[in-house]
Amino acid sequence: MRILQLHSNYIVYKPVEKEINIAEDAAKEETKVDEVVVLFTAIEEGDNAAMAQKAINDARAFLGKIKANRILIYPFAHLSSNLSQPSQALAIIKDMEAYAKEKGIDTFRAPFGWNKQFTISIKGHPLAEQARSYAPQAAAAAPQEGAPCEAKKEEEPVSAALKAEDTMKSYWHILQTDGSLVPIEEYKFKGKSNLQKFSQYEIKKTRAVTQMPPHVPLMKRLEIADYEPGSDPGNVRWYPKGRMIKSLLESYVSQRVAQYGGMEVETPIMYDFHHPSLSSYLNRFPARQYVLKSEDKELFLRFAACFGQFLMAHDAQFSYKQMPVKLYELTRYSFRREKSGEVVGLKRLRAFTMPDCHAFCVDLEQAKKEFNIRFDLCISVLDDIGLVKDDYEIAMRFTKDFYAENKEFIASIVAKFGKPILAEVWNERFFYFALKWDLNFVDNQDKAAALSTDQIDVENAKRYGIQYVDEKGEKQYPLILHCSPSGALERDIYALLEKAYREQMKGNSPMLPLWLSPTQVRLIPISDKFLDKVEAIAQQISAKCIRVDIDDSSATLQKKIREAEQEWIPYIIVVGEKEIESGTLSVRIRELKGKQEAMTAEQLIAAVQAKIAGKPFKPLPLPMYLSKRPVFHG
RNA sequence: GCCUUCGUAGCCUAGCCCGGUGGGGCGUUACCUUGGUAAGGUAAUGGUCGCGGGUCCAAAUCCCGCCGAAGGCUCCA
Repeated sequence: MRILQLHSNYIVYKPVEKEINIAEDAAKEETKVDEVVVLFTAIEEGDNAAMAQKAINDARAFLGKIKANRILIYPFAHLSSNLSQPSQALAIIKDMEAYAKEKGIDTFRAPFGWNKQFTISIKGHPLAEQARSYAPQAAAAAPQEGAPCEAKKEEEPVSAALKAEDTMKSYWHILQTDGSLVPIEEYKFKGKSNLQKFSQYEIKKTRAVTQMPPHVPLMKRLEIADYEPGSDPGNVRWYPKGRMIKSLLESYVSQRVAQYGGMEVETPIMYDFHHPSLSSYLNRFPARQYVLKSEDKELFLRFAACFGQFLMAHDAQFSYKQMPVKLYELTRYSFRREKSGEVVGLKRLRAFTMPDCHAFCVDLEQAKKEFNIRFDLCISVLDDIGLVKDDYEIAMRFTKDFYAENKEFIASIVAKFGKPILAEVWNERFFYFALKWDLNFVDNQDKAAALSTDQIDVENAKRYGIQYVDEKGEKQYPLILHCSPSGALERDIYALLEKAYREQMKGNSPMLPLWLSPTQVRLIPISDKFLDKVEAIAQQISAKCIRVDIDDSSATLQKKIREAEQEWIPYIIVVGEKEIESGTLSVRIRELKGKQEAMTAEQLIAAVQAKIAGKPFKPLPLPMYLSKRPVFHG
């Protein structure tokens, strides 16, 4: 059974013609029902009375939520390609009607078996349109989270939703490293528990424990970021340490994209709601936008870099000789007005920073080649950020046909990755991309969050009028690759904190990668007497682009060490008479669970430099002396 | 948007069920302590108990409304 449920201001319908001989009797007159939840209903093979009751119960629950009590059961065959016998369908429709009346719902019903015409006015609120399916193997559409810019086909809302029902049915498989597809029910997840968790999350949306995600108290305690009650939910404040971490990530990802050949640009963060290229599908999703009014204009805040880059590419002139043309922007910020209940810590924000790199390619061959290069780029960037293959799972999404025609290509990517991945297969292409992959971090609550992603867009060049000149001097539409090599940077920090927490649970010392640690080396003088000498050591180390600070507070030595450990500082050095006289430092190394090793300042510098080679550097974001620092979080 | 839970000092939190002077810890400040690898001592500081209304002799506590937050649901272009 399939039901499209629409909360409507009104519906007017009129039976036009009998379509089947068992059609019910009805007058060919208009009927108008106001303030009603319309249930367009298709009865499928195998449906029964129990299902009818279930459907009505769900509708009742919905009525409760929206504080309404009127439904119209509207037989609507076009929702399914697997309809039951008409006689049976009519019986079930009548069951639904009788049960609904029994439950005290103000129930209307449109006649069965007629070709009807109707006009409907749908309420704009977020819950107004819902589709439900009671087929035994009903599968929901996958979330398209993390995608840089998703646009749907421009069609009437109702028919688009119906089409979605038809074509968006997902078939889930595990794509093995040899390129073969195994239906998910048949796959043995032995030893691949993260993949299993991720698959569960994608398919069933199972929600496990009720608990605050561990990274939230961590981001506060480490003075990285915090909620900002004075803003909108999901717009966070960044303390000096967090700002430095984020800034390093920004520099690093931009540097890697530049090396890859991306040309960095900057585009506006707000766009005209009524621009012809943009307005067509935005109107359908006003609830997700930040909208602002400026004089007589309506503007929306971008949710990805696509708009600016596409408008720029539209006006640019380029030929196959320059392609692939790669544009890059670090969006600070992208805005998505996620529902208040969906915003969580650094995992899901309303304003976030996302690197977004588009490559305009001449054809599928070139796109595939580029896709491959960018796949390696993504994996490598995340690896340097501190997230490795054990930390995430990959999903790839494509149509049956695309798989059939590009099997070797897809197989080569999985083989390169070296781990099985989740595959979502559609019968028909519904989204604008032909192929998409996304990389998903699995957190301590067994929830997944998309980081890197890339996709081959086959539609937007036309939509935005982006053209290149081919060998014959003719204009052609390019394919567009959309890639975010790291995903949202806030989300990378979320993943790093969640990973650190997991390490802690395993009994290891949680920490951030050395190049991202706000303080890399902490010096603790045993007494004020040594402050001058300690500062000399600090100058020596910091001259080599290493972030070093000095705990000159009046706390005891033990307490200073404890506090340094709680700040996850990688190297802690107590300096007293022994060290100053011998020149040998006793370095407490966090990575080795606090083991102390003797080394000179030069040796320490060399060791740190070796570990952070190739990474950007920012100086200490706070005063070197701890006594000069304000406390940002109790 | 719905449901649930929660709003007490910069931070964490007790007290609320069963109404009667709001308690502790961290931090901060001062003084003592200058200590050799995960919490030294003493004192001071800091509260429209989220906001508004009601009940009551009396409200942090009970009732109603509102605001905010978190989690869940739904949703996620």
